[in-house]
Amino acid sequence: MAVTNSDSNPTNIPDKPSLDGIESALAQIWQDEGTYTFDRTAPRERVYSIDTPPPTVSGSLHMGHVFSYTHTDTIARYQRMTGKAVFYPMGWDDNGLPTERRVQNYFGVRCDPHVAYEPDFQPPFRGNPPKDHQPISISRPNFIKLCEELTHEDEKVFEDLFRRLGLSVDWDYLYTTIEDRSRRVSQRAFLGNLERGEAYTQEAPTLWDVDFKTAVAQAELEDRERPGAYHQVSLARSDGSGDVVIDTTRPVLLAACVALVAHPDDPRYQPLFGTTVRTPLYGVEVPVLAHPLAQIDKGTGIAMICTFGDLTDVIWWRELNLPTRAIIGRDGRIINTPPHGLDSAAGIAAYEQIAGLFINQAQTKVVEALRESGAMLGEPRAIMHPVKFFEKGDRPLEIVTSRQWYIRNGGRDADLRHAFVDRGNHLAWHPDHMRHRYSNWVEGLNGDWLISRQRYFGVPVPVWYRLDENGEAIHDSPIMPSHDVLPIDPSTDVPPGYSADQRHQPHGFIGDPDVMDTWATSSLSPQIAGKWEDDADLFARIFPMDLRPQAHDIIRTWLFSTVVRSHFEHDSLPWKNAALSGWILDPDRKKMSKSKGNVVTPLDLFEKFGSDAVRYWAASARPGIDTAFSEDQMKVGKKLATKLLNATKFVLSFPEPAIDARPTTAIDLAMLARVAQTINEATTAFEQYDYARALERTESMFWWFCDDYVELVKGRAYDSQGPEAAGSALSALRLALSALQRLLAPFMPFTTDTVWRWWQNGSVHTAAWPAVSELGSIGDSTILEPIGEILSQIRRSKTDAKTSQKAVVTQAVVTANAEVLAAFELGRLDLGEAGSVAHWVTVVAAGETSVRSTLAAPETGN
RNA sequence: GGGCGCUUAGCUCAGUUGGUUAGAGCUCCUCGCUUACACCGAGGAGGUCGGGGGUUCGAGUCCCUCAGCGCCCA
Repeated sequence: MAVTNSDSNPTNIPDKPSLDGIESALAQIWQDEGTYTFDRTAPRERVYSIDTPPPTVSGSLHMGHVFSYTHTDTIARYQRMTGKAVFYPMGWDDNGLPTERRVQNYFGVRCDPHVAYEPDFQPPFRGNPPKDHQPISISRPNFIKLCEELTHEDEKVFEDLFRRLGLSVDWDYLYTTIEDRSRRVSQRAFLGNLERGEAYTQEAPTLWDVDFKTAVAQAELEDRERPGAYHQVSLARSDGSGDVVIDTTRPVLLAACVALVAHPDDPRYQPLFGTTVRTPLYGVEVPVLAHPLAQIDKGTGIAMICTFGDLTDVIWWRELNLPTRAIIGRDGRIINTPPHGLDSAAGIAAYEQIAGLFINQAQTKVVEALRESGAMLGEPRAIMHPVKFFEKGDRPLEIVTSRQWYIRNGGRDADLRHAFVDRGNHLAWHPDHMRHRYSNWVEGLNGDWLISRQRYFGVPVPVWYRLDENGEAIHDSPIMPSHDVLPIDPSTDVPPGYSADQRHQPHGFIGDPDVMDTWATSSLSPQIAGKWEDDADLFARIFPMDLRPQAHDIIRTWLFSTVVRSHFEHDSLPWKNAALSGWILDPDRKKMSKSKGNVVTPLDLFEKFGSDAVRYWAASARPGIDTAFSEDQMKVGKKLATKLLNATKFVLSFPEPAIDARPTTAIDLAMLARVAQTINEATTAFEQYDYARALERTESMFWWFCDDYVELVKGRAYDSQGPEAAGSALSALRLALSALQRLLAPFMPFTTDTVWRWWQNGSVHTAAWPAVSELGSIGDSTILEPIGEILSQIRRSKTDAKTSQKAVVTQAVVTANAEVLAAFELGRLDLGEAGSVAHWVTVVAAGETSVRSTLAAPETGN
């Protein structure tokens, strides 16, 4: 990697340099030259590896992607220039619900694991099936094939956009989350968890989405404020000594009631503990119990426990050893048969009134019946209250009992939980305060990670179950495949020792019907990208990775689950650093949303301002800070790029300085001292992942260089003070230019590589990050401030006189202290030329520096 | 209810161990075609640093407190 190279060829420089269209040409050159190719022979200590977030390909790329991927790219480029072999892969997330829906709608098919695989299957449609088309059922392997076909086109578009943005990704390491390799990694890791006891299956109450008909994990929940109403219901005490009044928002669950509960310290209900009451309508006898989770000040202070109305019911049910009376089915309807314990004739008749109804309809019926029976007191009182939803769902979650797979995450084990908190403490967070989101989440876990989903598309849970003589599955000893046959699909593949015709037969087998949550695969992105399962040499060179960049809203999901998998599989953190990016906001400070219809596409902005200008806007945002979308910032970026083009052209338009020419003039050495300081500041900032500060320091230096330094030495560079003085200026200009181009390279890869190639060999992106040592001797930068002040005052006098900046100053009187005048003497000749000053007078005086300029009378005529 | 962050010029934001007169860009106004750049340059206007209190010789910066905004969690 050459630092500088005097192989300049000024004929490369166009007369009118332009930024138009540089992106596609350079992207091609980078591809051809392998500029970003990962050197897989590099030892681990020389590797910098990045666990790239794989974007969901069923959506579209928006400014949020441009924003955060640019941040990562500046880091990747900096690390590459410091000599690291940068492992920077890209992945496409084509696993999960959004892709499943797109494939269904596009091809007119539906995934059904019970259907046999057809090698030559062709879908009935490719795009726009008619509205009355009934989706045809196809096997999971066929469905995955169609997914790969459909997403392939989207992925090309994504790749083109990312290349246009100038991401320095090594595209040879591209992965997708549904491809064979990812499914293999996912299943292999799951089987490892299972063998070590970190994964287990259990029949338990589970949060359930009745529309998606799948279980949902704690991390996918969100609270939404919904209107509800308190209904006051009275329950007769079994001993006939009176009533107990409860408040409930869900009287529909009265048939599922298994107990009443109040706080143990509540004197109102202490006498009732241990007694029983009878539910209205259904006549079921239930105990009155004490539990500290009961809220004294909520409603009447006593609540009914139902199986299951909410998560607190589950805790009560578990801790108080209560029976189960489930009445809500997986389809969101009331189950047809009454629950155990509801066996009186009147109770059964009352239950038949609601059996088969949707929950809302049933609620209405129950309220009517309670009114008629007199058990309801007064009118319902409307309230707003938080209700748990699946983050992608439209109806409140219910809780049903089902068999699911879990991976331990510390939610039920304090020691393990502390181990995960500790992992988070050892991770370097950027910005640092994001670590609180992690510990906050981990410390608040109240159950293990539910990874099974009752969907058809995704990575199958890779186990089978033996069937007993009655054809019932034996769940506690699943049959596992050997690792060398992965990935498998238990819905079509046959377990070892069985034949295909034994499926569903007594003493035969069945496949696990479920797929794994997409996070169960995404949480293995380091293992997938690093080819853990089939290239151990590569994996050892890149793992644990150096950087996980991601958005802060998925700390609880993607980040945490990756830590969990790495902890179990490798007993280590998956990465050393986590960089959390902020959101893009509308100019009105709301989160940008597609629905508002005011979203500009990245491509339009690349066209309008150039990719480097868009990157400039992104890189100007502090790490982790939500940032307003701003075309103004892009304009500024474009100005910077244009300026770099012109400044380079100007510096290179001078004859090449002699080989032995070195900066000797005080001003030149002082300027180099500022360059040195900028290098140090930018380097420190990048080491702290603060790309924005690195840019700000460099940019500020660059504009000073153009506006003041170049103006000062321009005349001298034109040889006005003799060859030695010119040689000093010319060599200093080139040293500074080389450093500045490289300092800007992570931010403006297209512009910097364009100008770099005008006078250097190879790409700026494989050049060495600038070092202070390469500048040679540097001077005292403090002389620049007084010199700048004098220049500024001369300029002001001309502006005040409304005359041209090239107007001649016949005499300038500089009044300043001795120190300033000493600096002035060092810049006297250059100042004279830059300000067109014919004659200087200096006056020593304490106090502020002042310059009194006498302007030549404007020439008349001519 | 708990946690975290933010509040500095009309707008978007810097301000890193407390240290002269608080900075930049955009916008606005004035001027200038000057042989790198008019996709430019020179200059100007614009701020009680959210409110209050405290520590200190000195606070935008540290501490306390209040208010508003935002995010995460319960």
